[in-house]
Amino acid sequence: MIALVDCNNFFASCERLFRPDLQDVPVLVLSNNDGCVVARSNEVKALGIPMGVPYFKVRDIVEQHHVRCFSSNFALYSDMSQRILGVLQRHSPNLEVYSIDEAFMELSQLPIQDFQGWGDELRREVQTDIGMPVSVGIAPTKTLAKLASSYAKKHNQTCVLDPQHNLKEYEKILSKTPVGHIWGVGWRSTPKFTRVGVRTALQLARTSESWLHSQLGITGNRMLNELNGEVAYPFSDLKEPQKSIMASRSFGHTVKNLHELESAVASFASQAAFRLRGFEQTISSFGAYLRFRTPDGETKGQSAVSHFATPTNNTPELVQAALKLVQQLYDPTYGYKKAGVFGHHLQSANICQVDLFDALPPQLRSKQKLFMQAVDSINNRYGSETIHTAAIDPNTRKWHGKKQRMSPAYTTDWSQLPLVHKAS
DNA sequence: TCTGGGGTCCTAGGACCC
DNA sequence: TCTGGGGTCCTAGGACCC
Repeated sequence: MIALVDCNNFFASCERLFRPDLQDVPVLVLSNNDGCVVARSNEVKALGIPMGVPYFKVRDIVEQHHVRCFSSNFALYSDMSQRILGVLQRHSPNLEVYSIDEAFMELSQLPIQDFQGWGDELRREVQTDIGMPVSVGIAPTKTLAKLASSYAKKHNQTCVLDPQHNLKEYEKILSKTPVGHIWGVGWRSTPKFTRVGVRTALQLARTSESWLHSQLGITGNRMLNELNGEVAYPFSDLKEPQKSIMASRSFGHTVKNLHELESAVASFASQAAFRLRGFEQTISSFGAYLRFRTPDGETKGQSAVSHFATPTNNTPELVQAALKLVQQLYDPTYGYKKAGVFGHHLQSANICQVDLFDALPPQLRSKQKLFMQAVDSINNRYGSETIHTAAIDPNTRKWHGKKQRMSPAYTTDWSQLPLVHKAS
């Protein structure tokens, strides 16, 4: 059996951890740039504010009901995520971290008699130790475990879903789950199903393999198996290396000036390079992306890619490449809204096919590597961009997104520790 | 006026090979 | 006038996830 442990309203719950006064009031968290709603407490859900809605569309209702809004505070959320994983690890070493607020646990090695009791005990423990409310769903496949945990969330207790041992309960729960709530059924396919009368998860689980294949391709076959208790997505606690990387931001204000655009993109390229070094990967194809409004009011995107004969994760090299691409794409009549860099074909930094005609001699490459190590350790200690490429102009901050409602980094910055008592 | 930032997998179609 | 059959690799775009 596989358990899915899923934090309830994760970002909103994190904001509450150090603010007991927010316990029973509506709390919502905004995306970067304070653009749209990415997390909602139950009170906010009850107000009918949907997930992903642009903030300005719900501002009235937010003000009317005194909803507390926060900019997203990833320093806090990541740290809380790590702490929760620590608790889960005490129960099972077989952990597959699925996202910042979810993890699968493989249970077949554990001597568990009563799954429901086990799950409820785990929930109590995370609540007591961290203060985070979580839901637990337990089932023979990941798809069913996801389904169980979303059912568990509504009923405030662990949900065990097993067609082999309790068909009645399985049918009851699947028949109450709308087809669009199934893992892998998105807003595009939902209408395809409801149009032909397939409205619930149970109805989907009873369709034929050939029909579901005609609708979703091979994904359909897997979904059907998983819904019927046969594993198509095996549990795996091995972390596969990433295949692509991306660093991008929407701008706080429209940017027209090339210098500013370059500064932003140089910063994204540096970020990407830093992350690549973190997981010991290099990249051979690297691109830049710009999103803009044309003089006739149309919003469009454009991108360009360059290639490296010798794969790299060297900041100056990536910054230089990105700048060239931006200069290539730039049009002074456009108003730029967003920019980013991306890379594909990541490969291990330790196994590297060198280019026979590399412009840089190998000694210089290894010197560069040491140099980047030094820069990283300084930035890790004193804050990112303590040392940065000169292409990043600290005076052009216009592109920085809005973050007007950020809570303190309570647990990751000495200067922002929560204040318990202020001596007078 | 104001709409995030990461990722994954699958498929179709084009270019190419013999 | 007639124009095969079997592959591979790459890319762009779509759909999905959190």
